[in-house]
Amino acid sequence: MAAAPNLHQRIREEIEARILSGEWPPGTRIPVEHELMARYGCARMTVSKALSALATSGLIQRRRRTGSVVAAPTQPRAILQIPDFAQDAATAGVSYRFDILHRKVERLGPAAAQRIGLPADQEMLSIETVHIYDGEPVADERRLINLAAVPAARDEAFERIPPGSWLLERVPWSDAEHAIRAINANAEQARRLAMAAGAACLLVERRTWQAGSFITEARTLYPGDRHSLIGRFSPR
Amino acid sequence: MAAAPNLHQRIREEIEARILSGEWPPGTRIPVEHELMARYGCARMTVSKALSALATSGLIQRRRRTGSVVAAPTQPRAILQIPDFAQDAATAGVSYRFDILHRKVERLGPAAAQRIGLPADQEMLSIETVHIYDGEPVADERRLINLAAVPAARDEAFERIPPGSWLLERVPWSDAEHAIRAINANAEQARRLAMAAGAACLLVERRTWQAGSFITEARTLYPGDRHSLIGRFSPR
DNA sequence: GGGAATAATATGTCTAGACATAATTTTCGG
DNA sequence: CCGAAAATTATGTCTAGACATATTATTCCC
Repeated sequence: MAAAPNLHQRIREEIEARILSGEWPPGTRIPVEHELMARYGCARMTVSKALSALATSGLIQRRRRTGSVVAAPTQPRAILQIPDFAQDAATAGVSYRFDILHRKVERLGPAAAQRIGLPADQEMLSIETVHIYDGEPVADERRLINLAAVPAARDEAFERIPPGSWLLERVPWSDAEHAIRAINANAEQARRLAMAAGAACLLVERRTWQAGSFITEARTLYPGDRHSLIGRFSPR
Repeated sequence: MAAAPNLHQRIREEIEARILSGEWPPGTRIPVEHELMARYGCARMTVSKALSALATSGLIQRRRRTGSVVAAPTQPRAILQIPDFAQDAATAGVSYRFDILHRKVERLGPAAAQRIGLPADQEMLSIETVHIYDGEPVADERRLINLAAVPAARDEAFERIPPGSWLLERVPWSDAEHAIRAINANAEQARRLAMAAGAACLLVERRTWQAGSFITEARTLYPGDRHSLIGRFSPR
């Protein structure tokens, strides 16, 4: 814990340390603001700032009249990076290219419509891309882009930038939904990813919305033997 | 956007809406604090609180002298819930039980030591648990608990509460690392999870630390045909 | 004793200032 | 024209109050 230059951060860190060390288990009452004012010799606004930050990060719960208590641990959560392929390859120091296997404007079928929660017959740009590191396929991505929300995609050939990166730079999103599954690759998928038929694959589905209107869905298949999703996290 | 009862939240929400809608793309300059003071007719502290919150959530970047700008979009991230089995089953309205297949105090082997980054020969409690919903196995969990960090685990039989929930209630953690992979179940794993050999499974590895000292590792195998990890997220 | 009114308490929001600090622009001397 | 010093600007931190509001404890009347 670095020596904080400012008081509210120092107060925050000292309380945080006691909670994370287990010295103050869940349910413990935090000293009330006037006590902390006296202890640190500062104004109430300053301790309030520290406590508000702790409440925002979920470490404590503040209640009027009764004061603040250490919050119960939340469900563990994992935060996973969903890497941009070009950037990921550059970081790993391998060459990157992608092949567009398929690019077509089509109307949303019933299965996809139900998955996405949109009426069928909406115009979508459907693209299938294989991402390749050093000549080896690392992911097969099937993507739908809502042309009503992103009309510019209709005239984009995605020759230089893959669809995912293109969207990321251009279209803001406000909500996303993810599902991660394991499936056995069928013959076609196995061929595309240069693996044996039946081999386990990670299927990552990602759907994004902008202010309630659907933007895009990506269903990305990663070879199980070559890829894992990793993440680091701190509690609450 | 709900009408905020308080001003700093309203200011925050109005700016947030403009950013998420794309009206203010990355790089756009946010009105400086004195402009916002004039616009909302309030003190500087109030607009500062709104802008600080936006900066904390990563939506804007604040810089002295030049003012604040809308931040560039970050890498998409997925937040996944790692559910507690008992709670998850209760929510889903199914019965829950678990079987302890194996429980032994042992010394850390070289492979696990390397995976965890701890010297070999550390004393660990090794437990294997199968989690069962309505008579159907839904996960096979192999867990290591560092007895140096959690000595109380040595005398715990885990008859009523499974090891994961037991730890969650008792032991605080400050850092976690996750890896998610897809693997083909071997004969033994397939038998335990009542699935065909070779079927695709999700393998979720989770390791947690408390202030630098290792607490526990869980390697949980989910049947690919019955389980997916899902999450919802907002950007930044 | 029960229930309603009242008091006490801790947080929530906000103000109108102050000084500090970082970064840029302007000024000025050579 | 160049580089150093000074001024300017916007944010960062902090104070000492104020009133609002939610919640619990107490008092008082029936």
